[in-house]
Amino acid sequence: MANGPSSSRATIHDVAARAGVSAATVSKVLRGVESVKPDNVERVRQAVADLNYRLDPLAAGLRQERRRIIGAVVPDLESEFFGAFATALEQAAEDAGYNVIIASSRESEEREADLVARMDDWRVAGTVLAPVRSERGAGAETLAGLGMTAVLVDRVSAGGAFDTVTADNFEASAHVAERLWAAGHRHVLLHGATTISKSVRTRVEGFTDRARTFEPAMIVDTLLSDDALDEQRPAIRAYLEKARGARTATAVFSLSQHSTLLVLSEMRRLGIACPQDMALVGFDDAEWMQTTWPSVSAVAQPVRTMARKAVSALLARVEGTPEFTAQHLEPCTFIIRESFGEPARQGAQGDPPARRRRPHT
Amino acid sequence: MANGPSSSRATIHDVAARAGVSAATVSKVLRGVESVKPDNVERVRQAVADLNYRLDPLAAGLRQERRRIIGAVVPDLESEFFGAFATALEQAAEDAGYNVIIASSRESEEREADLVARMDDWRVAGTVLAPVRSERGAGAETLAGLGMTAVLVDRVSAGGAFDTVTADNFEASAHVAERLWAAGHRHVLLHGATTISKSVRTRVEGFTDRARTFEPAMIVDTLLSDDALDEQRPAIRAYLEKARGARTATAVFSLSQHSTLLVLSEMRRLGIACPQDMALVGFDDAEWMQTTWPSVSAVAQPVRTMARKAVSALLARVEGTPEFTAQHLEPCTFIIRESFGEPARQGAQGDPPARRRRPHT
DNA sequence: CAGAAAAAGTAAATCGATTTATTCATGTGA
DNA sequence: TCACATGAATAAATCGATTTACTTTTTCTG
Repeated sequence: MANGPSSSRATIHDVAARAGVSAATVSKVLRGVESVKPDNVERVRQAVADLNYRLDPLAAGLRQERRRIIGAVVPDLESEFFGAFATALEQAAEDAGYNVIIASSRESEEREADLVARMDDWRVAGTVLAPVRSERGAGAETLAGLGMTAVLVDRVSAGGAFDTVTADNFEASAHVAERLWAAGHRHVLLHGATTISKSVRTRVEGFTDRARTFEPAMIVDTLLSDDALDEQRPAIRAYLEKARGARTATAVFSLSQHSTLLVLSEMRRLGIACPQDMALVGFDDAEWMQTTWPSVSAVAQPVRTMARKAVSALLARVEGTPEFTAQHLEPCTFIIRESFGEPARQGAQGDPPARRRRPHT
Repeated sequence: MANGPSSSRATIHDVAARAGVSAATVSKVLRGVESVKPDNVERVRQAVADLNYRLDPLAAGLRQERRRIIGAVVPDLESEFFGAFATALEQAAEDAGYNVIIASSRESEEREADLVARMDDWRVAGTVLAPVRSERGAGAETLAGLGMTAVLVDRVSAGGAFDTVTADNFEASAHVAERLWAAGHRHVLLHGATTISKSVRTRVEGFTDRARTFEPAMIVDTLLSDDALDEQRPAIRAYLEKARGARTATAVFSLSQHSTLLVLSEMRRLGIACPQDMALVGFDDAEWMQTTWPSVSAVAQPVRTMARKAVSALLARVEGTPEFTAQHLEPCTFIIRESFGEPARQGAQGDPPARRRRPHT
């Protein structure tokens, strides 16, 4: 019951025999090569249908230098962001006639390097790597060492040896600074749940950079840690407790989804009213953020666009060799929800909270 | 810059030449076959290291009947549940020395069948299918038609032609009914965002089945729909509005994560106090449920266990042929959070709300 | 120590496609 | 009509491993 019904599958030779042509001709028809007489094309088609023939993509790839496979390595598959990214990547690659092999490095650089090498073993045509750390991490190093064709995505900064696709973390964060300033916030806490991620670092830079341009300069506290999530709670709690009613931050900009979850839960635990006592804006939107209380204002990244661009940049390199590396910076969207409000303690002067999306570039 | 450094990779013949043995011997060493003299093993090892040789898994698999690949088809990759499932699956398979190819059917049965056939093209050793619908869906049909080795997971019921691994949806839902009853709820609404999923149907059955055993029988309303998520809001709103203060349900049991999100957001929009006016329990736990207000009580599924069992059941079938199909039912965990409370309108008699996990079997 | 049995090693076939080099018609121009 | 280009088809080589069938070497046994 678990074994094949008609023993073994038909091969290209079976098809050739039935169509009365050679295997080479069948191969041509299968790959849509022009130089086959219409008559023969038709007979091959018929034989394929009769025998229920399906090409073995692995055998097909063996002879070719590069196989029609794209490798994808992402830091995790459990987050909405990379889940959506992987889905979009799969779709884009299939549209181009490629298969995708998705693997999760589980936030381990060592595993990342191993997976990249494994992709090379599979002789993939190209690899999309969303590194754990940055374009200098173990995975990228392996890519370079093996001379692989690749595109780096998400936690990278422009300018390296590879094509890159990233959300415009810098500008989006700067925009958040502006919006908070306009809403009357003069003192903001930046919280990040990791420091190794290049994106998180860029977000800090974008925010502080813009914060410095205000008159008077916005005060920016930062609370960055690489500890396990639960171990970060005390520090957040301590900060928020100190902040209560005192002359400190009136808003938090959380630099990742996990960070947002952490900050929000500690606010609720301490009974801090959001946004009255403390506003909250998160980087990276998630479905649940619409439903929390308060609903969370967040920067949404253009995941699908990024995935599409990654594939097209990769294929451009696979199918030809562009002279220069391309660096794609995709604009984000700022979503205003309840947690984005004016500070109660100081005069307000910004936009009133509202529910809408607006691109900011 | 994008091309290989040392032209082409070493093949098994290069290794053989350098070690002064035949390719067959190298192959034996690589696969850990015993009958090779220690001396030769050592020389092969050395040659492999010297040449930086890595085996091509595709070429290796070509000659074999079944390749060391496991195919996995899941309905989506964007949800926490299947993301975690895919991750755990990958881990378990790799521990057994198999590669995994993950693909998302994007909740389409047509695509599901196509992906299954594609897995067969890849000559996978076995396939783990988490169907869109059930064990009778298009994917399972294709699996059977092609005589593939497979294990069905999640949205299936026991008893079909394939091995299955599922959460014990029936018992877990019955347990929720019991807990709600014990807490004083006499009238509950079941909300599901889809009807085609076998799991959701089983959850309804488990709940209503147990609800009938109470004295007097618990009143169970159901609101099931296959509409797009946003189109379901009006119906929920209408129900909740009617329920307000009136003699209707005092609790909602939402049958999926999406459903929970939907119900919770409509409750908040209408200003319904949870759990005082209306308690909420969801099936399928998510990280964000800790952070909402109120935090959401939920049934947590043992994802990792399910993934591990799926792989071991599959490999048992790949590497031998068990006589009977095995049906695994994994117990769930009921997590009590704020949204699980006693009804305000009637006398209470159950457990006080508390934060803890307890297995229920 | 011869001879048989067991162990170790290898040349060659194989897997299922693609690609190359070659053959075989057919058409064209001088 | 011959030489030559062109178009279509194919036999055979190839990709990089595994597996088979056979040979050689080693180890026992009487």
